[in-house]
Amino acid sequence: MKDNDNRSKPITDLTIRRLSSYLRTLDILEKTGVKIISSKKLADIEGISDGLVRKDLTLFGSFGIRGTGYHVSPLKRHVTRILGLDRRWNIVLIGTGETSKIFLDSEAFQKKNFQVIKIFDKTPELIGKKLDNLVISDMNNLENEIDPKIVDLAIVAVSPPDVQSVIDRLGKIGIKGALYFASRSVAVPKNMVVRNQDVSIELGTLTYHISRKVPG
Amino acid sequence: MKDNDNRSKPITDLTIRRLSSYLRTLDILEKTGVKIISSKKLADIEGISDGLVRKDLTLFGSFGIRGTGYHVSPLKRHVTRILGLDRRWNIVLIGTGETSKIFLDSEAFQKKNFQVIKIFDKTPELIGKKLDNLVISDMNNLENEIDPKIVDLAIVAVSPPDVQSVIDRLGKIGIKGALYFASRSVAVPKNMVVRNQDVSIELGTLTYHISRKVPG
DNA sequence: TAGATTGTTAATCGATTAACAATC
DNA sequence: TAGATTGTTAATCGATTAACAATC
Repeated sequence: MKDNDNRSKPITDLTIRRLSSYLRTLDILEKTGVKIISSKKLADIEGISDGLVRKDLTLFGSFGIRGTGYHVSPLKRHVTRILGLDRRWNIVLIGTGETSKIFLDSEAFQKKNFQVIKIFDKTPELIGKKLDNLVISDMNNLENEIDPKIVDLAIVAVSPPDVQSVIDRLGKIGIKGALYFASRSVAVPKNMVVRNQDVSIELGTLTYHISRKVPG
Repeated sequence: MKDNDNRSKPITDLTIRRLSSYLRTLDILEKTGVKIISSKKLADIEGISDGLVRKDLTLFGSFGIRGTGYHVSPLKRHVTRILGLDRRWNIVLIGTGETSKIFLDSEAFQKKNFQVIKIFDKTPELIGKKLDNLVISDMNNLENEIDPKIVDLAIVAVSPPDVQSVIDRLGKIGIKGALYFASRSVAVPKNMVVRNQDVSIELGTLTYHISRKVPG
């Protein structure tokens, strides 16, 4: 069966995050030589119900074989395509701190067709220096040096006070998406998708739950 | 009014994550000299509805003043306490890669009473060396060197294939919580809270949404 | 007091699960 | 064929919003 069109279907970020998680699992399964997997087995790995796995997948098409399960490699290709990861993504990196460096040599970057094509920093001493074979540009020239027709995503690794203005400027020149790490909220410009990854949020959920578990 | 007891109340991670987010906002507001904030203003900063802010907070008590709003500092203290962040947390760090280093000098660590008290690695050449004033211990000795009465949380910064066994061993010795960064799912041991922070999941949501926005 | 904003309930909306017919 | 597992619908469960009385 062809992919379903997904007009007016309720596809939320919860689904998309799970699909991303299925993808990393499928990747491991494929590498381990697993050819076929049932929704039940995949669900067990993910720690969710089998029905939810099937529900997520059928929002985008019928990828399974009744009585058998899902072929790992084709399913991986389908999910890759659904997430838009079947093409190259051009990235700009803003800020050159430790976070950026992790990014540059992270697995996510290497294997997913993410290509850093420009790096910016505001520190005068760093501008002109090289990082990852790219000359660091002046953050003041963001607007001149970023072409939204070429750049797809921005990784914003600047300090909390600088995040909002950077996001605003990126939005203004037409960059569609950004991921930032600072521990703060930001107002999201129209037509932009912004995500935040903040370790303090995760730590907060851990400390909350552990505090309750061990009363006293 | 006293805090509500929260037996049999439906407090989920969605609420806890928002509370963590409120906390970082309150922290900034306090530093900026804001004394009082309404649920509406806080909600606007967070990008959610004012009713939801009030709902989240009233699950734990009545912290506001009708007609006025919430005093920033007291509310910050309340949320800090709700999340269990009003005490010191002893952490072990497992793995000494780039990710760990970020952690060690991250803001989340400094300001939140998180104290790294032990560091482990499996690489023979690193064992005995120092990192952040702590001697790196042999990962093989995890069981002998970690006292679950002293250690509250583990930061697991090891490679994907090693994550599961490390988590399992931590669970077995009675560590209550762990945060790991590898791009994979793990089976969570009984009585343990485990969180994963994986940049590839965030990137997946970004690429998905941007792919849809710009059809073609 | 009048205006503002909380705390809270009921209504709505959305997500997950249960269950099973379809079918490999 | 019999057994297994998908795809899908209806039922349930949970989260958010709307709305307003309480009250500062």
